Amino acid sequence: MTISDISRIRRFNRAVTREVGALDHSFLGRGRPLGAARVLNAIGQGIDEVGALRANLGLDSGLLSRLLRGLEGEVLITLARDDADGRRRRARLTPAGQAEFEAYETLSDTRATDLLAAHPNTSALLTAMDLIATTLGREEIEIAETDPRAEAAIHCLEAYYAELAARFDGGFDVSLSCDPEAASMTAPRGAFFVALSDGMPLGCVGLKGTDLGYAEIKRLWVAPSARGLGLARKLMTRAEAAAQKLGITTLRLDTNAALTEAQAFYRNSGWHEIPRYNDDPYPTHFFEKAVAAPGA
Amino acid sequence: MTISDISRIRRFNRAVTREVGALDHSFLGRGRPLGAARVLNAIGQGIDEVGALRANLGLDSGLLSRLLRGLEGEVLITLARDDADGRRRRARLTPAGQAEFEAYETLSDTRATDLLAAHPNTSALLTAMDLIATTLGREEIEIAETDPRAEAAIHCLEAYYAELAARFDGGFDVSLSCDPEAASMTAPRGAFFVALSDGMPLGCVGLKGTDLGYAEIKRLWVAPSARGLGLARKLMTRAEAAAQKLGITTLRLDTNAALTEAQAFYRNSGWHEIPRYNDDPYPTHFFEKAVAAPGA
DNA sequence: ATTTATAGCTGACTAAAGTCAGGCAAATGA
DNA sequence: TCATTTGCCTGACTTTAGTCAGCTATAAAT
Repeated sequence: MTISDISRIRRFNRAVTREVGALDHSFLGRGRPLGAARVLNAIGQGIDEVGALRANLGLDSGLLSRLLRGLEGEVLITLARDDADGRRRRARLTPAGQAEFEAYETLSDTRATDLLAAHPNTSALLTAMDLIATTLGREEIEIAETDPRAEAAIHCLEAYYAELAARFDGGFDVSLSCDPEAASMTAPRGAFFVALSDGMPLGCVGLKGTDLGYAEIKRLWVAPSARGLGLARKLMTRAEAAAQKLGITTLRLDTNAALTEAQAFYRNSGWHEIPRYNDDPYPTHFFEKAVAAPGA
Repeated sequence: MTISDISRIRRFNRAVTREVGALDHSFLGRGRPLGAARVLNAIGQGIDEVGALRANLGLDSGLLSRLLRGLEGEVLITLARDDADGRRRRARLTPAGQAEFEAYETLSDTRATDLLAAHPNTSALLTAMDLIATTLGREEIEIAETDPRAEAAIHCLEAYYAELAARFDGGFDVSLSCDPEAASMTAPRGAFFVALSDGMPLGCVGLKGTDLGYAEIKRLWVAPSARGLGLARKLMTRAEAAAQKLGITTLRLDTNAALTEAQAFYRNSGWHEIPRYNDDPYPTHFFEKAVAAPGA
């Protein structure tokens, strides 16, 4: 092969290094050094505690302090002591600071829009970006408990339904399926989890409580860009731990033969096949797993 | 849609900004400031003229001069006057400089290898990187005349044959086709061009001279990651200009019905269909175009 | 043979980033 | 309650990056 894998990655590195440099340069156009701009942006993103800013930007305490003083001097931010802990201080944007923050946002968005317009196949470009961002950020994927009606959860569920529709021979219509009520997947009856990578939902799983002596695992899904990173297992582990806490001892789930990789996953993570236990038209295979008691 | 296109791009930006920062940081681990490391790397890549370094790294003359002095002090490089132009100076790595350069290369390669290992679908990751690097670098794609036996040309041709094999119903075997001899696609009989983006070949076209009163356009191909950027037209324009220079007045080409987008492209760029003019088994459609005389 | 332009260098600066020791006030823990 | 820790700050630095005017040598143009 004439073009090695590594040389392709390094070409990518050069391209994005140039791009990052160009964005930094465009930020300088607002007459503020990069350090100050970064702090302002972080505050705009909602990172308001001084300590969190320090951690997030990797700045020395003294340096950050001076940058904050500078932004205060420009009347872009105000700092106030935290009510709960008087040592801590919280930064807030003033109206002028908000305007300035938005100006930086606009610079970023304009670059992003230009990039989108540059390629005829927008969807392929975005998919490529998602894949790379997910791969680069794989260490920082967190699993958060959330309401199944929250935005991130709905995003996952819609993607999940769309995928089922594409993969099932006769399509998929949620309304024909036993769509679990949200209440059955929230405390104290059940739980719902999403995997988040820098804010983007990449996967979900629901634990649905029932009155039938078992709970069900529902809506286990991982985004295509994140498959192979072991996310399904992480989500499942979280759901099982939640079940344990709720005193649930038996878990069940159903799946369709078309989802071959899902079946393989269940079989090699402690589930065993059982007879049909519901009359949902979509599933073809049914599994059960015993959950150890909390103290065991 | 809950996740906007722009937010996806910005997540990508954050991910690569972090990655670029991490790579810079790992470079600092060799005890040399980034500026000096960059200069050393550029010299290692073969950029040896001081002026070229300045242009390439975007450095001020004075600053670069000082950085070069520093590297000379570390005995990593030597500077000697250019034989052809005594004002110019050329940098060369000493053995110690070569070793140091290679240490930086290893750092880069290790990161690249780790990244590759991080994702189960290596080929998808690389394809995504190619697409993004090409999109980001779209302004700097250059079209270079080259020998059809050169590495970049062969890379394109192999990809072209592989694509034909995949798209033609009965596959494609070069040896059954009229594979033009390299000599017919080099001066003074013809020409061969490749499109290069930061060293990666993204497309090609051959101008094949014949003794039959016309020349042929052969092997017009654009990499999937670069389609939609107008590269085919650029390549064709270059080939036509080369034909003009060689005094060729009539161009012909053949194509297969399976390549629908190619046919559309020929029709809307001045070509008209003519009867079959050869007995190659693969083509189904034949085109001709008149080239204006040089002086016209 | 001059004049002019070019390539690179040096000196003298400034701005930005980063480091580190110490200080103070609030919170925490024995 | 009092020592200790924590969170943030200030002062006093250094290093890195970057700018700019002017210098010298070579080369090119007239």
